[in-house]
Amino acid sequence: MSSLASNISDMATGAQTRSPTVAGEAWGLIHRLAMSQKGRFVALAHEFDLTPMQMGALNSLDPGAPVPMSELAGALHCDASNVTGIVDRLEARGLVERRGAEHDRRVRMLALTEEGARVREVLAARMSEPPPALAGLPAADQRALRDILRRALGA
Amino acid sequence: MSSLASNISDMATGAQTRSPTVAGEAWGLIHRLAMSQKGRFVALAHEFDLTPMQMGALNSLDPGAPVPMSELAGALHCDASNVTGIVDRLEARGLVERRGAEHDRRVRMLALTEEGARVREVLAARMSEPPPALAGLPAADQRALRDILRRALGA
DNA sequence: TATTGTTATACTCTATAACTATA
DNA sequence: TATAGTTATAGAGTATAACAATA
Repeated sequence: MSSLASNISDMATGAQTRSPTVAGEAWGLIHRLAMSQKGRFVALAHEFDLTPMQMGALNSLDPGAPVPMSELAGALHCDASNVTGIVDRLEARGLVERRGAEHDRRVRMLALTEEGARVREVLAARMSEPPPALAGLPAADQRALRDILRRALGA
Repeated sequence: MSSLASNISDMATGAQTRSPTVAGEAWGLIHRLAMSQKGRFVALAHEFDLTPMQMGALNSLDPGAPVPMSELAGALHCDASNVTGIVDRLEARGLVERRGAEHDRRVRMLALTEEGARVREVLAARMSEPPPALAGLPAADQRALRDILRRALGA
């Protein structure tokens, strides 16, 4: 199983797959680009005294309509029991409110407070700033990239 | 500050920026694509009884040459004090070894064991599988995407 | 004096399981 | 019985600060 020797790409980067397909190579580059921005996102959360998860929660909430806890758990890819604590801390800071639901008294709806909505807006603006690697591309490349990604994601 | 109304894109997705530039929109799509794979990566780590951080550590180590703890801390975007515990657990499972450095007795070099290298190889292969959104693109789109990303990242 | 890695501390995230109050 | 959310628990990640050994 270890007899399939690494190819040149492996040796050059130390973190690539062997004989990648075209889509596989594109995915590897996308993953690298996204990971390269992790530090920026962590620093952004820190700047607002939020943990990355708390920032993700604010980002996942809808400024227009309350959202059930269970939906937030899904958006954050974590267990419902974790959401309790994450929301507790956001609520203690006055960024989020728990409300009752209309037709099922078991579910709790999460709504952003006014300040929560403001913070979310600033965070969203900062997160959406493209990394230099993309901002520095020629305009034609930027458009082609956007169009291909729109097709890929059905956006 | 909240008087700048959301645009149509905002209302459609609930998580976009206002009047995004072309590069900004491309970045938003890339970020969405990467985030959509988070669950897959967590499940992959779980499948090997690793935490996501432990999987990241294995992935960041060089199968060919030992790496200092400090370099791993940098690759994982975390404090050096965290690396101690992460490496402790990997070493306890026989996936990583601590060795002394040649010319500075303060630094500890991290080397993959044979099993660690095997696990790392399997993980790398699985992580590099492109998501369906990319695999389903026409071949011409895949090539164009790869070529633009190569230019962006200087790869 | 400065640096590498460790330890100590405190807090957050994480999953599992047991519990409640509804349905 | 089943579901939404909470609580309890234990393990892991996180940053800060203090420390030992070495440079």
